[in-house]
Amino acid sequence: MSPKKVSLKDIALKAGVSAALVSYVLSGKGRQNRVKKEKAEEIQQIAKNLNYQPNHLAKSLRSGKSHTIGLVIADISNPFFANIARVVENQARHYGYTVIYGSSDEDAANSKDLIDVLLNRRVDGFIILSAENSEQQLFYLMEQNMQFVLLDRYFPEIVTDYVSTNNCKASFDAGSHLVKMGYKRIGMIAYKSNMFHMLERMRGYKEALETHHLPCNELWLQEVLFSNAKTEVGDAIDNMLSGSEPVDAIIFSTYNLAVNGLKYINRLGLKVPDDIAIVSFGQAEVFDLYSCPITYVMQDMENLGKAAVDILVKKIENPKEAIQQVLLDAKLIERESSRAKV
Amino acid sequence: MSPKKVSLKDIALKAGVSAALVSYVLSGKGRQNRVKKEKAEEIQQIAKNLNYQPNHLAKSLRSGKSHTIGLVIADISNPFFANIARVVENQARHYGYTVIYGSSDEDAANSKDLIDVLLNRRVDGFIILSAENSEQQLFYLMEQNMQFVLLDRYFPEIVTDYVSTNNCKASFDAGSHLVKMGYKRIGMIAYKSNMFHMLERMRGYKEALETHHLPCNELWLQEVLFSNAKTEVGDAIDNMLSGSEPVDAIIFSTYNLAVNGLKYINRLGLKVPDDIAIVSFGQAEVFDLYSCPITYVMQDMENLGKAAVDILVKKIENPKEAIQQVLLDAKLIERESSRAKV
DNA sequence: TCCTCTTGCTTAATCGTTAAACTAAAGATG
DNA sequence: CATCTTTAGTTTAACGATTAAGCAAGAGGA
Repeated sequence: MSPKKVSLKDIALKAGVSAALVSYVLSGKGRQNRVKKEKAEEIQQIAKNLNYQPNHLAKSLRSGKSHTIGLVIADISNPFFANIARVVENQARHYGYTVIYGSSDEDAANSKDLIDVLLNRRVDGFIILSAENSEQQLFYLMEQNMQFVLLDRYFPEIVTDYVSTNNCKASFDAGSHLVKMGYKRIGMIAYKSNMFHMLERMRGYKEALETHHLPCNELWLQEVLFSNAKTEVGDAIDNMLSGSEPVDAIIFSTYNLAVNGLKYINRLGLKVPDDIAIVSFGQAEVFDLYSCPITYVMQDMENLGKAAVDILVKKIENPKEAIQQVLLDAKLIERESSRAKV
Repeated sequence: MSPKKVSLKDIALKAGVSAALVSYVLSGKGRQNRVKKEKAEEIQQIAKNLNYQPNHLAKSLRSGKSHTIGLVIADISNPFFANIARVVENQARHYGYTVIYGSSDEDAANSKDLIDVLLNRRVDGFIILSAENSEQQLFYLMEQNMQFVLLDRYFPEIVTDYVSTNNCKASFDAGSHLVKMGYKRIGMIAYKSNMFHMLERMRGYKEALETHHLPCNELWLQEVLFSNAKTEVGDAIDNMLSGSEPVDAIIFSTYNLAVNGLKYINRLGLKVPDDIAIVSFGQAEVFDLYSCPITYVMQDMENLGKAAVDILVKKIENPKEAIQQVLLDAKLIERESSRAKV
């Protein structure tokens, strides 16, 4: 009852030749006319008739190449990661690679387990959207000479390939845009994290304020815990609005923060942008359909994903390829939520 | 430079025993195979020291079981599918299975290619969210005695395992809810499709109108092409609002239709629910954050995904398992967008 | 002393594919 | 005619793990 599949041997038997010959023919390696044309055609015909499907496992075992990429992300159900996954999938298929993904939930231990599973499955390389405190895993991969490319998040002190967004600049642009639009008390909500991309977003924000000679109140930069974002975002907004200098604009540094933040802003009955202007990182339908279209930082997902796959495949096929570190510019999509202050 | 990995042989060499013995010990079959306790412990120690990671490819080749599930979906970047994927991933991992997914873009040819790739990779079974006109692929899989479970979409005339939502009932409930709330001219926008889940949603809608003795104008049930949804949804809404009996409520039969529809409704400057009430299938942050929270049909993603994996794994482990066809009830989440008509 | 059991391990085959090395025969060359 | 080339294959081994079967040595019993 189990699916019995056609192997090279079956074809060889039917054609009255050795399995090796069939392999040569079917892999297009007629090895400089070492196989007679008629025989080759006969073999191909038989293979077609029997609906031969090569066993990828055997191929991989033999060749040491699985043509598989491991994709480690935080959570596939988050639209940012899902979009990345889609681009990675397409680009990988373009090179004949298959993707196995796994969600780490931003947890280093999960991420470690995941990497181990994927290693056992003999992926040829990894594309990793790192979780916090997961540097050890990268060293571990390096020890084993396993290829990987970091995507979206990277560690500046670790010398490796990566593709990411210029988060500092993106954040700076977001801040500058708000300044230009006449907002004077600009806040940011970020995750409490030592991840570089998050630090960069904060840095860009601060630099924007400094550059434009705006004050920066301590209360305006709020950091919340990832694990408790839902409630802490509310508190953060309360803090920003309290005191003598309530913010008139908020930059959300991730999609999730924005979603939770906007929900809370709705609950408070605040009007965007009249009561408070908004700019957010991330992108999703929400930003189009919110009562007032949200200005957002659009990362170049398409090229982020593509570049990561391109670099990884090159590295897999030639491990001596030079290290590539790519920073792509994000684009600020200006909408109603940050229109000029009246 | 290529990642050289530790194999059973390496351990055997170091321990001065045969590879077979190492295999017995590490697979926990030392007892049965009369391996001396001290030797077993020594071998385990060496394996740990060398950081031995079994080669899954070799295991699979030998055993004929890859412990891998192929997940065929339309598009991972669509939140519905991404959520399903997440649940499937978790549940599969729980059973020690890995998921390889691929996006078909609702296209039968893509879906066929995908299935072939996954077959070559020797997945043990499939979870398939079928594309239109992809019945042939299912017969193909059946011919090969390959296990699969249909998820979300199924073909009533094909006798196989499936897990889906009771779409007719869900749609009926959505319609009845609108009736109860006082709406009299209720329309639906669906995809022009012969997929059963879509037909069921239309059937439920019609039955709701009939049951409640409401008229059903031909213009009120609009079908649009998937490939051209963006523009056709607009036309559909125009049609529904034109004529002597414009609708006062719309049921969107998928998330995508709702997103495009709501964008168009915004462009028209219509107010939800005063000008037009809305109920939608699908679920996502959008529905919370739209200017007026959207009433939606919440499918039981968690149990849909879990049940599909449960059934598939059982089938893989015992192909004679009886066929299971599961229909889960959806839940209507009532919000502002369909509040009682004034 | 001979026979059987048990213990503790090894050998060899297998999964499907591929690459290198080998062979056998025909044809070309001097 | 002897030798080299080319053609068209075959054989073998290997990738790494598993497992049925085999074997040697010692224990125990009659």
